[in-house]
Amino acid sequence: MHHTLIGRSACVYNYNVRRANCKEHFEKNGGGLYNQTNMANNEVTLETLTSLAKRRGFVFQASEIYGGLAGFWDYGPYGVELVNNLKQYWWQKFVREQPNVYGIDGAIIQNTKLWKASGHIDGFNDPLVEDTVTRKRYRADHLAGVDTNDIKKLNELLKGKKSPDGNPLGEVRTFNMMFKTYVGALEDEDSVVYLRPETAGAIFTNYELVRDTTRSKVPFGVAQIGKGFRNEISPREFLFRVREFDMLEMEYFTRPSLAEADFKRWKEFCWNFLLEIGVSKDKMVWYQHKDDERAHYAADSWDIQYKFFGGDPKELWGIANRTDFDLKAHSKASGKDLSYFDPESNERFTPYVVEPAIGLGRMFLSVLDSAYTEEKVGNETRIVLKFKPEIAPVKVAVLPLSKKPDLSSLSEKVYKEIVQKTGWNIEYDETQSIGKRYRRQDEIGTPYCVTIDFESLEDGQVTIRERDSMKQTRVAIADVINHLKPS
RNA sequence: GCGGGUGUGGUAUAACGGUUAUUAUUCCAGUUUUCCAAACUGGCGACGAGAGUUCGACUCUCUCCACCCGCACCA
Repeated sequence: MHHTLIGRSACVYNYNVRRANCKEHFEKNGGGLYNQTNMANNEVTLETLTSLAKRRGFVFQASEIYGGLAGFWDYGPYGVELVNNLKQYWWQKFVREQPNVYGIDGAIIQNTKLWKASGHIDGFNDPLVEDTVTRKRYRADHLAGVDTNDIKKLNELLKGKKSPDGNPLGEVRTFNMMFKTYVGALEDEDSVVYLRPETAGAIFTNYELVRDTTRSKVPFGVAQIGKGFRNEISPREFLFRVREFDMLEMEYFTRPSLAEADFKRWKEFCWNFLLEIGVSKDKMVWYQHKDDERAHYAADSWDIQYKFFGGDPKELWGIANRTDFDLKAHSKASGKDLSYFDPESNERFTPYVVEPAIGLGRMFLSVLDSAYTEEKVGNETRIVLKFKPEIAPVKVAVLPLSKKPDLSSLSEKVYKEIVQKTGWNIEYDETQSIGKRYRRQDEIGTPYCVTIDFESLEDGQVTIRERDSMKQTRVAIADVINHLKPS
């Protein structure tokens, strides 16, 4: 035949020789795997990605059957696998592989004093008034020329006053970014608590306990993965701006004199981490915050931005030099001295903090966006999520060529063997044609398919099909796992 | 929170104030020794929610909800 053979196994060859209609099918479809695979497109729109995410069980709208709830999303079966792999990979790199970084898992609700000391209660409770004509918003305390969050007082002070455009003002309202709830039976002012707006709080309050129990010296780091909550005014753009989200965050406590060098080191580290999990380098850029853009605690702040959906770069990973702001604030508010005595230099100082913090949803989106690929195979287009094998939600799919009982039972054995020896999330699929099943796995980014055919019953060999190259290799069943290890 | 746009099976869509709501695809079952979304047969599955107008509303009106875009917000 005149076909170019690409990674064609002996098995495939035999089939084609034996079955003429199989060959016809390939030709009708433009040659199938006999043709070169051409890159068609790897730019993806928000619409394409959201519908793929829903269609294949990565992300669903929260409470969908009740009409949803703005700013909240649920991860589906494949989404949670991907998300767990990302968390695990982050934990491996930021905690386990770092000799002086330790993990904690803090409570979501903390003593309200913590948020007062950290500046979040003042920083999050902006009293705003609206110009009733232009609809522009102003800080009520700024217009009134006072420093207070007291709504009653501000309303009195602003009575009869006009906006800078000369229009009447509306009522003063507080725009509170923190979710409020109550602890205990009584819902009064004293029982008010907040869902944490960032995870770092618990790290600062546990800073001395961690240092003590791990017998650490500065510099050392404390890392945490957990939920944070922000009552965003308008959640937007799928998972990009949401009201409940996981944060992956580390506070690296260091000497003030080393802060700049450590800051630089962790910046590099984060950048490389993203490359390792498959985020496209050509869609990543650095951005340094300007003076007026920085958070109240930060001395220097850089973002790794990502060009989501082919658009303008937006924040993906923030790395901030928080200086000694937090430890000093908590020292003052709690009355506990959080300074550190350095036995080497015989100096006492309050450590500086370098903080790399990334939202899981944004990491998830950037990985999905980077992995999304459309390729021409013959006349058809296949959608492939080219996840790195380490983070792919499904590592292997076991596919019997037909539903015949003897093939099924052998395939189930292979399935059990792989899942029990590796602990991977793998899948078994015997419905519809083999080509369709390859497409299904391509679409969720499974790096390997193991196909069991009728010859496997005789020679004890199976076919391993690779996602990216579509290459097929024939190997002995006993040897399969060795061929599946992420290269 | 303001302004604009959009809501029909899982996904993508068509039409209409009036029979059983169109089509494709996905999905499921079956046939086929089925290796890259083959074919054939059969099947499940939808008008975002609530009010109102009307003999009758997926269609018209109102309210709400969600999503997208622009502002504002993003400590």
